[in-house]
Formats: sequence, C-alpha cells, structure tokens
Amino acid sequence: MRAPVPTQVQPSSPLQAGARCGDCPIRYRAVCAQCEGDELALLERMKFYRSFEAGQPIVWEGDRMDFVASVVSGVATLTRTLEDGRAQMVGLLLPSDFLGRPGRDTAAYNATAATGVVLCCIRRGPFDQLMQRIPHLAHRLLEMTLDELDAAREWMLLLGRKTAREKIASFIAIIARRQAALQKRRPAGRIVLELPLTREAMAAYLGLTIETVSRQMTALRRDGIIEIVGKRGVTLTDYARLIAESGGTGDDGATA
Amino acid sequence: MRAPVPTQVQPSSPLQAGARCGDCPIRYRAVCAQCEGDELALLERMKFYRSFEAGQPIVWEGDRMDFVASVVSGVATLTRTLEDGRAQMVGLLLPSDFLGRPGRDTAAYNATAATGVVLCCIRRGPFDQLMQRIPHLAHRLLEMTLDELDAAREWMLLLGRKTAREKIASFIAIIARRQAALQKRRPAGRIVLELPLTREAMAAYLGLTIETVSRQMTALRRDGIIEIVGKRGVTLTDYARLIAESGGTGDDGATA
DNA sequence: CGGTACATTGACAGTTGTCAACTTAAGTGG
DNA sequence: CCACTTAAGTTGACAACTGTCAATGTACCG
Repeated sequence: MRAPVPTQVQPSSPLQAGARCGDCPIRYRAVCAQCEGDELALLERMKFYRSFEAGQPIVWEGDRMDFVASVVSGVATLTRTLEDGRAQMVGLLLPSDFLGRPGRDTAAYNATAATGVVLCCIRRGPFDQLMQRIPHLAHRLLEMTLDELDAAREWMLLLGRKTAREKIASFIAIIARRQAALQKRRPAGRIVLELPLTREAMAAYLGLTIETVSRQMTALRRDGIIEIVGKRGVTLTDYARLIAESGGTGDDGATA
Repeated sequence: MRAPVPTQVQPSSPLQAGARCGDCPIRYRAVCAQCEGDELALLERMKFYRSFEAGQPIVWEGDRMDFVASVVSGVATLTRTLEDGRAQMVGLLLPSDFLGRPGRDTAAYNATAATGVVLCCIRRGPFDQLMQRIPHLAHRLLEMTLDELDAAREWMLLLGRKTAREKIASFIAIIARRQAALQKRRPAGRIVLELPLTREAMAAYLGLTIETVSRQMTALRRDGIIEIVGKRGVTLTDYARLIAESGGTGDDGATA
C-alpha cells in the first residue's frame, strides 16, 4: 500500500500530454462520454494528465483536493481507515471511473494507485462551473454515481454475508467479468487472468486478513477451481464452477 | 421482515392525500428541495401518496417498479439476498430519502417498511421527463446520491472491519445522531432513543445474527453504556462513551 | 545471483454462528 | 382489566470459521 520503492516520481506526466479527447481510450465510458463538439473542446482545453506508479498515494483522506479526475488507465483504490489502523477498501476505480466529488474540497478517502495509473484531471473550480453549464456532464455523472452505488451495495452483501471462500471466488469472478468486458466477450470456460491487486489489497477489499486470502486461494487451487501462476496470475479452469463457489447473486455488481 | 400480521392493508393512502408541497415536512431536504414556483407546481400535480404498515413489503427485487418516491415519514429498508436466503440490508431510508432509480424499471432491491411508512410517489415515466426539464431536480438527486454513496462506504467499513460490539455501538450512535439532527441539536450526554428496527433488522444491517446482536446489546447494558427499556427503547448514559465503543471514524456517515 | 518484499503455511486463540430452550413484551378477547 | 397468545428477544452450550503470531517459502528486482 505504501510506495514500494523510494523512487519518488512526481506525479506529473510527460506521456500523452497533448492527447486528443477523440482518441481517448475511455472516450465513451467516462464522465465526458455524452459530450460532443464545443463541450468536448472545452474539456479538452482544461484537462491535464497525471501519472502515478504502483503503490503511490494519489490523495490522502482530509487532504485538500483541488481537482477531479477520470482514470484513463490502471487501477486505483479508495480506502477508509479506523483510528487504530484497520483499513477497508471502499472503492476500486477502473479505467473510466471518476475520482473526486464536485463541490467538495477535501478528500474523503485515501486514494492509492494499485497499478501504474494515469488520470485525466480537471481543476475542481472550473469543473464545478462546467457541471452547471453542460447538462450532459451532470447527467452522466449521476448515471455513473448510481452505478457505483449499486456496486457498493453488492459489495456490502459480500462483506456482510459471504464466507471467506465465497468472497475470494466473487472477487476473482469480478476481475474475470471485467476483463471479458474489455474484450467484449461473455466470460465462460477457461480464462487466464492477471489480478490487479496484491494479497494485501485483496484482503482490504474483502474484509479479510492476508492470511485468510492466501489460505482460500490455496483451497480453491487444491479443489481445482483455479490455477495460480505467479503472484498475480490466476487461471480459471471453468468460469461456471467459480461462480458456483461465489455464493450467488453474481449478476455483475463489480464496477466500483 | 415479513408482514407480521395478516392485516393486508392495501398500500394506497387515505391520509394527507391532498397535502400541499409547501407544508411538506421534507420540503427542504428531499429531491424536490431546490424546486420552486412552477417546478414545484408541476411536481405537486403529479405526486400521490402511498402508505405501508410496519413489516409490509414495498417492492420486491425484480418486480416492475413504475414509480419513484420520497420517504415522507417512517423508515424503509433495502435488502439484498443470496440464493440460499442470507440477507444483507444495503440501504436504510429515512424521511426525505429517495427510493427508485430514474431510468430503471425493475427494482434492484427488496424494499420493506420497517415502521409505518408514507411515500410521496411520482410515476417513473413522467419523472424521467422532469429530470430532463428541471435541472434542479437532477442536481439535487446527484447530491443525494453522492451522499448515499458516502454513507454506503462508511457502512462498508463497518461491515468489513468492525467487531460485533463496535457495530452495535456504531448503529446506536447513528440513530442517536439522526434523532438529534431532527431536533437540531448536537448529540451529547444522556439520550433517550427509540430504535426504528427490530433485532432481526439490526442484524441484517450489521452483518450479524440476531443472537449476536442480542448478546452485544446485553454486554453494553452490563457495562453501563446503555440502558434497555422495552423492545425498542434505549437510553444512552453518555453519548461520548458510546462513541468510544464504536471504533472511531464516527463522523457522520449514517444517512442511507 | 542474491536481496527483499510478497506470499504461504502452521499452530493456536478468539469471536461469531448455530441450535435449542427459555423469557418477556405487547396485543387480543373474554 | 386481566389472562392468554404469540412474536420478539434473550441466554446457554458448543462448533466452526477467521484472526493472530510466527516461521518458512518464493517471485521478481537489480
């Protein structure tokens, strides 16, 4: 969760600095999805990119946050912490997901780059104004927020009622579905995956300890449900079997 | 969770059928809060009330839902269920909270009246159109949805990381805060409460069993943190002491 | 080819769930 | 108004699951 290497890269990106919105990989899924023409041009002038290495903090709970952002690539996590240090992940941000809250100037969560992450940022003040002027923006953000709320509720079901084994199976299924969606396929049969989270982050996601995550991964492997490749690699022998282990209600509920 | 008595009251209300929006108790907190004049008049013509007795289902997961609604009075719950019947509450709707999702025609959750409930309803089709025409509506709904998302994330922290004792203390604190807020006070010192949920519903809220809820309530009483009155009554001897038992991060995170 | 962070495994303890019996609060009808 | 009925809540004994603490193993970096 902490910067793994002292390589303190400053989070301003040289890469794709001048990339056109039209070429953006998240063009039709992000908060700007419904914007066209003038609206998009406005956004295009205001946007700037920031990059983060795996493990780097993006913002810390309580910090001033003077921008909002869309995840362009990579995976970021939102985490909430109890006074004594117990931490629970409360958001998993994938490409096109939105970070920050319009009208709020301090971060409510710890945001961390789980993998290398590129954000498309806009200063909060100007963005708040755009929200007033461009109904498409507000409308799309509402839609995305409602989706996130659905996902959070699915996640609550997992946290409150699933066993450790079901939690692990559910998590792997979520990653499998997401990966299939990127390739515009339905998940089925044998699937090769790369988990975007460490065991520690998985534990934070699932409300478990690292050790329990590890043991249940081993148990699923022993039972022939999955194969484990390196630290991050997982191969499903049969997607349907994994789903059967996940405790049901596995419709989709994954996004955020 | 099921209708406690066979008194099958049909959920159409005789009460306040013609109540004016101007007199509405949730006028300045509900989705219509920012509407005035013409906008409010539009809503006023379209609204209708429905009442439910404690224990009655409002809508069932997968059912067609042809209206959206605001809770005018009482408490409703949203619940998600696993195939084998394990149930987790995922939403607690208090007066002014919104029920239903614009643009979605089937319910995603089981909604149940925890107490007697009055809903102010609008048919979904017309409401969706109003969302386009009245920016205030969409703006307020976004704001409310973002608040609900925050609350859901606080709830996830509770579900994933708090002990049974902390969960109970947190829940009582949430109810105490809400009640204090209604009376425009800060919660402090000795407080007399009525819990709006049965032990079963509390268990569903907290990701526990009834028995564990009961045991922890007893433990808090034995330790002098609370007094238990009838089935629903609780008296806090000292709000600060309760908070100390709740595991921290008790800022607010309660609403939905 | 090490070094190091990450991951796995084991032994044990503690918390919560399960099953069952019992108690109490509240509502109903005599 | 009280006894009765019934659902809701409590308590106990025990089992199971997950967490804790500690040691060991192993991918992946330079």
